[in-house]
Amino acid sequence: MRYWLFKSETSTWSWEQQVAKGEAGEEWDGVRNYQARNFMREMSLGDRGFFYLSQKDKKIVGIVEVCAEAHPDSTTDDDRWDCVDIKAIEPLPKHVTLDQIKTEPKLAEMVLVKNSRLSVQPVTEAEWALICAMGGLGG
DNA sequence: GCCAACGTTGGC
DNA sequence: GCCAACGTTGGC
Repeated sequence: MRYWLFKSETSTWSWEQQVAKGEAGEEWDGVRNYQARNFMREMSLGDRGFFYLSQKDKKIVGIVEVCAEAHPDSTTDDDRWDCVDIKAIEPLPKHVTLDQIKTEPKLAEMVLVKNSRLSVQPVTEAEWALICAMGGLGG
């Protein structure tokens, strides 16, 4: 299984909206960036991801799972753009802020730190485990 | 609200 | 195929 990070803004698509979609999940549409699209094409059913809020919040608030692999983005006729579907799994008991991530030396190489503008990013297994622990999940 | 960083576009 | 101009993103 691989790990990812999905970036959103509360004003565009909130964690609450994602949770409201339940098991069915929702298309992660609107991505118009080749790098981000390519990562989505690499995703497999069951891959997990962080749900990160940019701009005002700047923190990871929950865990999502890929529930449909890459398919054409229904919000455009342009066949260059694909997207996956994701569903909410659980919220992080403690939100992990960008500030915390930047303060943790072990996370200095995260794409979130290195290339903050990329809206869909890969996360390493080590980064995943550490952030889950920081967020009060698992053991 | 500003601006730096980055990606995309289009003229040559 | 290069590169300047432009638009967008997102942290501050």
